[in-house]
Parts: sequence; C-alpha cells; structure tokens
Amino acid sequence: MREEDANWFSRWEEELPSPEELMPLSQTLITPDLALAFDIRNPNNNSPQQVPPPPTPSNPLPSPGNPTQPNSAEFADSAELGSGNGGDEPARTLKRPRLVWTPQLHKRFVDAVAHLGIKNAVPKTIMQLMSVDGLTRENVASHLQKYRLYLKRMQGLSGGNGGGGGGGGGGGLVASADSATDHLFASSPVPPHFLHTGRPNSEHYLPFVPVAALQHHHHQQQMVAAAAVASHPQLQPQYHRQVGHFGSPPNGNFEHPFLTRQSQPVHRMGAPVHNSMPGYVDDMESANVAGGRKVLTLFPTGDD
DNA sequence: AAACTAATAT
DNA sequence: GATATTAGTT
Repeated sequence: MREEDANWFSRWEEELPSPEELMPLSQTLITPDLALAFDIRNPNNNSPQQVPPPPTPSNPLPSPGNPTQPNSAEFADSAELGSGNGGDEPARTLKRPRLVWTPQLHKRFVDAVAHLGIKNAVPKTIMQLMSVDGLTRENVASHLQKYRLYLKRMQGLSGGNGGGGGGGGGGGLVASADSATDHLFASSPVPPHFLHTGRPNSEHYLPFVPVAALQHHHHQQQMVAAAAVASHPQLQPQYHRQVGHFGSPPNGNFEHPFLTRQSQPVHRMGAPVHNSMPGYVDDMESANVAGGRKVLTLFPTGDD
C-alpha cells in the first residue's frame, strides 16, 4: 500500500494538464504590472485600487546575510481613499487585492495538505509549507474551508456514483462531482486518504515531515524548496484586477508581483531549514534533470 | 494572545 | 461563485 501512496503522487504530474493549458485563462488577464503601466496615476485623484507593489521586482533574492524578508507580504503605498493625503503612509491597514488561486497555487496547496495530513493541515502550517510569498494565513484558511467542503461533498458521492458521474472519463481516478465549483479543485487529484469516510479510527497516515525529511538526500542537488519555487513564475499568486479589458499582452510575459517566500522561519518539526542560499537558486532546473531523471524536490511543483 | 473553524459579507 | 472578513471557540 505504501507503493500506492508513492505512486499516486508521481501520477499527478503526468495527469495534470500542461501549464499552457491552464495558464492562459489567468495569464491572459491584465497582470498587475501591465495594469500599472496603463493606469495613469491621476495627480489630482488617487486611484483607490492599485496593485500590490512588488516587494522586490528586480531583486528576488535578498542578500545572503538577510535570510528573512517578511516585508514581501507587506504593502507599502498605494491608494488612499478619500482625498488629500500625502500618500506616504505605511498603510498597514491596506487591503490587498483578491488572491486568485491558480491551478499551480492550488496544487501547491494540495501538496502541502497532503504531506501534512489532514490533522496537521491547518492554515498556518499549510501556509508555511507552501512557502509562497504574499500568501497570508487567511488566504489559506479561506481556501482550506472551501477545500474541505469539496472533500466532504466528494465523500458523500463516494460509494454511490449516481449523481453527476461526469468526470469519470479519462483515465484518472479523479472522482469529480462537477459543479463548476470543483473545477479548480479537480485540477489536482485529492489524495486517497482524504476521502476516507469519517472513520473514528483512521489516523495512521504519516504526518509526513515537511522540508526537513526530504532534505536528507545527500546529493548536491536537492535544492531548497523555496529556491526551487522561486524560479517558477507561474506559481506566483496572482491577484485579480478588475480592470476593463485590454487586449492580451503582445507577449504574454510579465513580471509577477510576488515571489515565493524567500525564507521565513519555517521552524516546525525542529528541523532547521537553511533555505536561504542564493547562488545556485536559479539553477534548479538543471539540477532537476540531472541524470535524465527527476529529482524529488520538496514536492512536485508540476509546472515543469 | 494566537490560531482554528464556521458563518457571513463583498 | 470565489475570496475576504468577521465571529465564536478552543
């Protein structure tokens, strides 16, 4: 049975739609940067909605000596409501733009939950494991709530597949209770053990230890989680901007306002994670294919 | 006090 | 409908 656990995981990547298939939808939308470019700051009037200022647009990686960069999630300027404000306030109470859970992000989420086990899968922990910069605990909490509903619903359908029965096609064991709601969720298979009908005695899943455990590989290429993620632009959380509709970018390429968290004190299982080692960060891809085989990183990010 | 979950609001 | 925000618990 253990093998299955190992297998469902590797299967994921293969079954997942290619990024190109998934991204277009969100990627096509005006990205913060583009929007910013078009959005002319009215000298007289302050636009109430501004995209979150990129924490560090041109310098994703902080200096080695500065492992912690909690500021990435903080937004400094932007909009004043009302009027007549210098506009230099720290704006601690500013509202961030709506987070859009892209398939990539969601996958990361599911992976984290899966590895933590339902028991330990609480917002804070999930958030930490995901290591996505800009992601807040409430972001995760909200998503988790919905995800749980999804799981619950699915459990209800397990056993008597009389209802929708739609998703069945295709070769995946992705039971799907299609309802449009589940579309996002369907993009990442639900780990088997999640679907256990609430049995009062089911808790033997390994609460899989996070980063630490996976790091015990003595090879040189095990790349740090954060670093690995850092080079994945598609993973970055996106925010939805309610702007009219401009044409699609000529290129479809933009910078993202957020980067995966450089390094937050991910102290958890008492396993210090030194994931702040800039230098070979962007080299992950080559490391990953070393030997023509995939190296297991924290967990499959899928978007490769 | 901090974090979780459920409920409710945008 | 998707996320955010609030509220009630632990």
